Amino acid sequence: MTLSDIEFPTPSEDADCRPVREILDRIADKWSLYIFVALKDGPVRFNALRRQIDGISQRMLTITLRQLERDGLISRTLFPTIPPRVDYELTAVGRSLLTPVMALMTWADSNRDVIEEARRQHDQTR
Amino acid sequence: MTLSDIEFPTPSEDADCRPVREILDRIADKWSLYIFVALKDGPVRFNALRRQIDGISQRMLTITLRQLERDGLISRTLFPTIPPRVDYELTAVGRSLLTPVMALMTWADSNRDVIEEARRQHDQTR
DNA sequence: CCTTGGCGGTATCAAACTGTGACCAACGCT
DNA sequence: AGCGTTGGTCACAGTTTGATACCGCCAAGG
Repeated sequence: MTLSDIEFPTPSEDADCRPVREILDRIADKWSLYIFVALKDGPVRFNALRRQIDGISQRMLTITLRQLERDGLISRTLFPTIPPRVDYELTAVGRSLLTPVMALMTWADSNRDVIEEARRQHDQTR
Repeated sequence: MTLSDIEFPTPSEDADCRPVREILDRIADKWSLYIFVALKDGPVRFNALRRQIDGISQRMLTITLRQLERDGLISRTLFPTIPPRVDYELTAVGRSLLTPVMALMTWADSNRDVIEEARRQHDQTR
């Protein structure tokens, strides 16, 4: 039992400090990733986002957008027309996050068959 | 950027998006990413994982490991010694997921200052 | 001998989080 | 007049998570 190895994170490449955790806790929730993908091609209005992200409620969309805006990943622009129009758009920082997020989406897309097969086998063997 | 062209070719998004969503809902929960990073260098025992992932409860570690095992992303090996020893390890599929996950971690690590500054500004302006 | 502690969990219950549906005000269309 | 669209907020129900206790087994310390 090498307690020293467990206790000390490797200094060079390890990224799991507490600030990184706070950021990942924001990104890795149920809806943030979908919002990112929905905004990847440019600004989108609130209800357009709601229609695009299947299953999200109005409340959760509002809450998640507020948090992402607080983190500086998206920007909110209100046009005081009637009816009001609100555009949400990725900031520069948000667009830089889009690269690893899309890598995740691509992985999920190309590995869904493997995972579904693993689930079936696991449920049979159970 | 040819990713968008590959990812969303048809207007009927249900066929393409739903399985990807199921996978991402598994990956993008509160603890899975940390388990992946904790396992990146090889097999780790249950309580070693618990110590390494700060703040996770025994219950959530068990549940999350079971789900990841069901999806074929990690493997569970029980050594019937006294005391019992259980090793968790990334499978080949799990290791392929490690690449985009580490890209996310790296992004979070290099952008944490920007995000913390954005939070401070937002909270002041509020 | 007898307490303490580590191992890998399970069971239970409260707290936190998330989803559902109703409601809002202003206006355009018919 | 009545309905729909805009971007939300609020109260309440349902789900998920966390804290704590407990389990059998054994090893080490006093």
